[in-house]
Amino acid sequence: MRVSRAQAEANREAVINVASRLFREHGFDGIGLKDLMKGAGLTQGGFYKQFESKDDLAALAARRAMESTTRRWSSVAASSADPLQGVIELYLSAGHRGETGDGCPLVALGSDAARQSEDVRKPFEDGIKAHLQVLEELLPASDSREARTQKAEVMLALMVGAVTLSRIVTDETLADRLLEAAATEAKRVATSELAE
Amino acid sequence: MRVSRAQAEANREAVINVASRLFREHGFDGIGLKDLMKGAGLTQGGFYKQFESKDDLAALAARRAMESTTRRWSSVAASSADPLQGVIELYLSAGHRGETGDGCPLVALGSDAARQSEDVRKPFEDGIKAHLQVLEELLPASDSREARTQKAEVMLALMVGAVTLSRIVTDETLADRLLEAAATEAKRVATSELAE
DNA sequence: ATTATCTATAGATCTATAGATAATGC
DNA sequence: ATTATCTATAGATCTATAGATAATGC
Repeated sequence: MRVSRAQAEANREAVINVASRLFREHGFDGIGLKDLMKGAGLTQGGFYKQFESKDDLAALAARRAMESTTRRWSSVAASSADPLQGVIELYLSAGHRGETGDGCPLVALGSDAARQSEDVRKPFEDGIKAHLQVLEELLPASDSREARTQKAEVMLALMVGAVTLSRIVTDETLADRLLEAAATEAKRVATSELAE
Repeated sequence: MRVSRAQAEANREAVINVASRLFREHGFDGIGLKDLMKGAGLTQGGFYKQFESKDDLAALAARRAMESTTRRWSSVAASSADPLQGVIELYLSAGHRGETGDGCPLVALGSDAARQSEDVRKPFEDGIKAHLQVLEELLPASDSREARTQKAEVMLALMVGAVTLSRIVTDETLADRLLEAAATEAKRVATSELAE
């Protein structure tokens, strides 16, 4: 029954990874410890030897999810001829709209997050700041620091809102149009002269 | 114990109103039938004589919430010197950020909504279309129909995203800046020449 | 000997149903 | 007589804990 320390650590990581997906798919209240552990091939009983509480796991899973999507932004940017356009098109794609469990946690859990404990909201907040940072660094250096900060905030809010709305509606035409309109606007903001 | 038909109907309406608030505050999975009924001064047992299921109430409460906020947009627009600016400033205010239970259901329940049944998502979808309609009608007639549609979509996504993000973060400076940046941009979109 | 994970269970809570109660509505 | 609401409860599920089991690590 007992496994090696290395395996135990791997199991713990597996639970966090599974949770980061299952919480995004079902919400923090929509999935129980039994299924979270089962997703990693374990049973419920071992949970409290690995984690303090469900809230503890929620915080760890939220952090892992946010860090994973921040990393994806950086890697898409690094591999795109036009980095900002690459990030915008990835985020506002039908693929991202359909991939709840692997997509941006701000969309999958945004309204849930606002109701969570400080411990769970912190990783979301850090993730928001990290996402803003990535955007700011991709914006043209000709913009002032302040302009880039503001543009990044507008772009992130616009993109999170658009994917959120597109996931709610069943009218596919509307869903596509929301993503398209947001993409056009995000690109415009990215390349515009100082708005203010 | 029995009450008049008129009172029974009033009770039903009260439960829907209470639910529209409590679901926004706690999420669909975060509040039980007992507390929903208690909020209207009733006990849990009568629930299924009034509603088919919790999902049924969720759909009714979502519709009521969406209709209430659509109505608020119209009324703010009607009473503002600059209607679009009035709507934008109301939506992107610290007050709206703090009023989860009475505020926009797209923010309070946006990511929850995407996981719900068709019956519950429908009122959200109808509400999204109604909100877009209000914005379109407030946009300058000099814009083409298509331009107004696109602008409305951008504005709604931007505003929903900004309030959602502002509710997650505990850093008040960032929360305020997100709302402020979105407001500036929303006004710019509203008054801009055709973007495309 | 220690400990990672298991089975089993406590105690609370959830949705939904059954039947009792008491006031309305005919 | 009908029926809106009540109390009570079924059966499932939830988080969390207790103690058993069996493999690791000293």
